[in-house]
Amino acid sequence: MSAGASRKSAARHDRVRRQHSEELAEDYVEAIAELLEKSGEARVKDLQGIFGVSHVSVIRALKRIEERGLIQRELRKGYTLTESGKSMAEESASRHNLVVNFLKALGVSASQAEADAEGMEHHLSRETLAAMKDFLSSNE
Amino acid sequence: MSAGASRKSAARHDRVRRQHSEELAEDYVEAIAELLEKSGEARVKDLQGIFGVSHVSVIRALKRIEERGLIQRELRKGYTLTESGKSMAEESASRHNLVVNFLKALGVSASQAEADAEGMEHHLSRETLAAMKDFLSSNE
DNA sequence: TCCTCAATGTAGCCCCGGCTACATAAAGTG
DNA sequence: CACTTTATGTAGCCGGGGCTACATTGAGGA
Repeated sequence: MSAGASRKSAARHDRVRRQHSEELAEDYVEAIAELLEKSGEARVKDLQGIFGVSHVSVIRALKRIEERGLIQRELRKGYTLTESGKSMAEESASRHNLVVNFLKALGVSASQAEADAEGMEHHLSRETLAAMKDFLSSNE
Repeated sequence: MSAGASRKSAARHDRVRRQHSEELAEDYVEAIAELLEKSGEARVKDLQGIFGVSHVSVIRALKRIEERGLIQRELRKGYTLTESGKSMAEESASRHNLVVNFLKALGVSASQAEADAEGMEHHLSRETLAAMKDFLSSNE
């Protein structure tokens, strides 16, 4: 019985660890999508500013994300999204908006809703996201 | 203006990174508290089962957590919590319960609520936690 | 044209959280 | 008492994300 509880718990922790390793890719892809929309270009420099890390960290992250087929380098024009990158960006963005709107509907201030969404959005199951959506539509 | 947005965004990402580095300590301290309550002992072996990692990872994590003054080794009896460890455990546990109850009140199944809480609980501001509490009490 | 400077890339280090393989200590059991 | 098993500890590797310092490159001004 205690072994059963442990097994369940271990699985949950494992899920959280996997979510963490996905966060960075999702954040980058989403940031690149926004940059492309806003200015037509997504450069290392921009991402460095957005994430508040050194350009080296950005470059290395972009390399791995490129290897995963989510983005492509364009000569002298920064990065663009592949098809799978685009769909990841769309999913991320809509999930982000859902979470922010949900928190605001709960009574959380806009700026705090943004901040909290950044951390929690990568850890929500479909079921919880659906429940948030239901809550929003039943509150209109 | 874009620099302003970047600065805000950088601060949010920085906060998320700091939260990540706290997660492990909080999870361990909470798990140890539960073990102590349940069986009077918290051993490496137990934690290994709970987190689903090797005993080596457990030992190393415990070392760092001990250096932070949150736990103490007892000869032949595993680990106990210091005062600050106890208060961290209490805060973690009550926050965890709040989040789980909130998700259940939203309509999420018990098991999924547990799983999602595990990931998101480390990323919620006081303001959001308060909003969740309000939601719960206005729904009784 | 040339030269400087900003942007990007590379080398190499740190810490953390995984891991396996090996070493020791404690507890059971014949 | 000796032997095996179980728990804990140590050594050392990997990958990811942080960094600084140095190298390259491309664009624009003197």
